[in-house]
Amino acid sequence: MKTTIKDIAKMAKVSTATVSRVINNNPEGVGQELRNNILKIVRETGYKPNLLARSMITNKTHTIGLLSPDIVTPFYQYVIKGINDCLQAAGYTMLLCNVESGAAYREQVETMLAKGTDGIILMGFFGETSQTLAEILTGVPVVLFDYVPRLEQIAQINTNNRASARELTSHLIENGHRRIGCIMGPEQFDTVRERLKGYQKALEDAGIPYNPKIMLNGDFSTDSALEPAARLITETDVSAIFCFNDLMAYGVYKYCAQCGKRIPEDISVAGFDDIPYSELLNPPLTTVRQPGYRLGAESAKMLLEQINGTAEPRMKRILSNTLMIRGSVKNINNRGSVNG
Amino acid sequence: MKTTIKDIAKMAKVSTATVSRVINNNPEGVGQELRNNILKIVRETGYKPNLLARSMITNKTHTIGLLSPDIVTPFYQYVIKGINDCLQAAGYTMLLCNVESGAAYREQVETMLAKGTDGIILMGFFGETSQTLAEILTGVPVVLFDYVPRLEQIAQINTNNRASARELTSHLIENGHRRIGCIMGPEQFDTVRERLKGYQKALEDAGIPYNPKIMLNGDFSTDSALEPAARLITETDVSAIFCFNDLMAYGVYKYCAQCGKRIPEDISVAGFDDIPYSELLNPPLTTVRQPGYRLGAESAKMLLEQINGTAEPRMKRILSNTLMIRGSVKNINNRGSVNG
DNA sequence: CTGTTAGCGCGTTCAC
DNA sequence: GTGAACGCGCTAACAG
Repeated sequence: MKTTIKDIAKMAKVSTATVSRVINNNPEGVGQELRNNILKIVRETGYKPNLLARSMITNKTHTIGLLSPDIVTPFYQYVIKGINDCLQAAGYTMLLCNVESGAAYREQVETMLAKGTDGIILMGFFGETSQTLAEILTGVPVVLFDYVPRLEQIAQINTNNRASARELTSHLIENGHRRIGCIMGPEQFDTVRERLKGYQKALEDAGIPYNPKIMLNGDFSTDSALEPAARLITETDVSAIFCFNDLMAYGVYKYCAQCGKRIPEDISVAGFDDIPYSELLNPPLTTVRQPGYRLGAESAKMLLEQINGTAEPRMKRILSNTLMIRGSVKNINNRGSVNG
Repeated sequence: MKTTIKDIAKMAKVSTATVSRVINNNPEGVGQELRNNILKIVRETGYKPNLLARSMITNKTHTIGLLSPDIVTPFYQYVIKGINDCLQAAGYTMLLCNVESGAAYREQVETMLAKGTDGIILMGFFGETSQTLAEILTGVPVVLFDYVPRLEQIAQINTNNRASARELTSHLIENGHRRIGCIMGPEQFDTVRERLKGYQKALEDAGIPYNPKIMLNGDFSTDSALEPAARLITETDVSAIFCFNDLMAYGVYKYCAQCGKRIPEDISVAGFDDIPYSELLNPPLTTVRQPGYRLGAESAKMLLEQINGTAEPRMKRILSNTLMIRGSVKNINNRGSVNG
C-alpha cells in the first residue's frame, strides 16, 4: 500500500491540512518544529504526493502533449530534443505521439486533453484539420509548429520556408541551372507549399518559365524519392534536382549510386533541413539549414509562456535558416550554350 | 466550464451512476431507450470523461513512461517508433523523457510514477543505477531495454551484442585484418561491455593477442570519434577500425575525408546498428543490423503483457542481429606478408 | 434495471 | 498556528 498524505498526518499526529502546507512550502505558518518533524517523516517514508490527485484540484498536470507526423525524421528529432530539454528544465513532462492521419491526430488530441495536459504542441501536418482542431482546442494553450500563420489568434512558430527555398533556387540558377526539377513532399504540409512558392518566385526573378512536368512528389522519405529521381534523370533534361528535404536528396544519391550517375558531374542535387548526415555524404549535400533544436526550445518556451501567463506571450515566431553551400551543385555556367 | 458527468446526468434526469454505466459500456443493464438517450446527450454536448478522475479510481492511467539516454540517436528512434505504434494500437499514451544523468534518471522515474504511469521502459544506460531503481520500481511493470540480463526478476530485452560483435570481428579477421582498433562507447552501457567481450573472443579464436592500446572511447556521437580516429590512424598501424556504433563510424569517414585517407583502401571501417544512412555512405558501411523497430514493438508488448496480466509474461527476450557486409572493409589477405 | 452512498488522494476554505 | 469539512470528477459496491 502506497503511503498517502493521511498516513503522514497520522504519524505526525497532525491533520492532513498541515502536511499539505508543509509539502507545498505554503507560506502560511506552520511551527518550525512541527514542519521539521513532518519533513523528517516524509523523508523516512519516502512519501511522494499522488500527482493525479493534486492535478484534480489544481487543474494543472505539468504535462504537455506533443503530436508529430513523424518522430523518426532526423529533423524532427532535434526539434523534439529541444522541446524535451526546455520542458524538463521547467519541470514539465512530455506526452509524445506519432500520428499518421488526420483521424488519429484528432483522437490523440482529445485523449491528451482528457488526460489533462496543460498545453499542446502540434507539429507540421494536416493544415486542413487545424480548423476542426481549433474547436476542441479553445481555451487550451497551443503552439502550432511549421504551419503557415493563417490562424491569427493561435501561437505559431516556423522558419521562413519560402524565402529559403527562393534563396536556394537562386543559388542553383546562379550556377547556370535553368531546368531545375523538384521532388516535393506531400502537399498537405504547409512547408511544402511554401517551399514551392519560393522556388517559383526564384524562377520568376530569373525569367525562367515554370514547368509543372518536372515537379514530382515524394513522401519525405528516402525511398520515396527513388522513382521520382529516376523519372527526372532519365525522362527529362533537368540539370539539377531540388529535394524538399534532405532525406529525399539521399534518395537521389541512392538512385545515382545504383545506376552509375555522378553527383554533381551528371546531375546537381540540393536538399532542405541540413540533418547531420548531409555533410558526410560524398559529395556533401548543398542544402538549407533549419535550426531544429532552437525551434523546439522556442516552441516549448512559447507554450510555457501561455501556460504561466507570465510575460506577454509571443504569438508568432519565425526563425531564419542558413544556406549551406557544399559540393553537390556544379557550376555549369561555362559549359557551352546554356539553353533555357 | 467543461461538462461533467453530473451535467449529463442532470440533462438526462438520471443519476451519474447510470451515465457512468453507459459511457463505460458496462454490461449491467441499462434500458435501451435510456441508454440511447444518454448517448445522444453525450454526443450533443461533446462530453469527454475526465481521465484523471477515472484514473484515481481505477488505478490505471493507460500511460506508460519511456526513459531514453538519447532520443536523437537514429537507432533509438526506430525503437521509440516501434514502442509508439504498439502502444497506440493498444490505446496507451507514452510519456517520453530524455535523461542524461543518473540523477535525472531517478528523478524522472519518480515523477512518472507519481503521475501514475502503468509501467515503465528503461532504455540502455546506467546499469549501475538500476540497483537503486529496483527499489523504487517494486511492484511496477518494467521492461529494461539493452541491459544485460543481470536482474532475473525483471523483464529485459536486447540483442545478442556479444555474438554479433564477435561475428563482425571474425569477418574482419577473415579478411586479413589482425590489427583491429576499436572506438568504443561509454562503458556504463552494458552493450558496450558486451560488444567488447565479443571482440575479444573473436581475437582469442584467431589467436590474436588483445592490445588495449588500440582500444579508444567515444561517446557514441559522430564527432566524438574524430579524435580517436585520428590517433588510431596516425599513431598506430591498425588496418581496420571497429566502431561500436554507426554514428562513430561516420566520424571515421569524416576524419578520412578531411585528411584524404581512403576507405577501404587505406583503412577498413565497420560499425554497429545499421541505421539507414549507412548504406548511403561512400563506400557503404559494413555493420551489424539491429532490428530497432521490432525491438521497440516487442518491448512495448512485453510491458503490456505485465500490465494486463494476460498470458504468461515473457521476461527475457533476445532478438538476433544481421551482419551487413558492404564496401567499407577491404580484403587484405593477398597483399604480401600479413604481419600479425 | 436504476439510484444512493462512499470514497480515490489531495488542496483549500473556513473556523477555532 | 492548526484542524474539520468539503469537493475535484468519477467508479464501485450495495440497495431497491
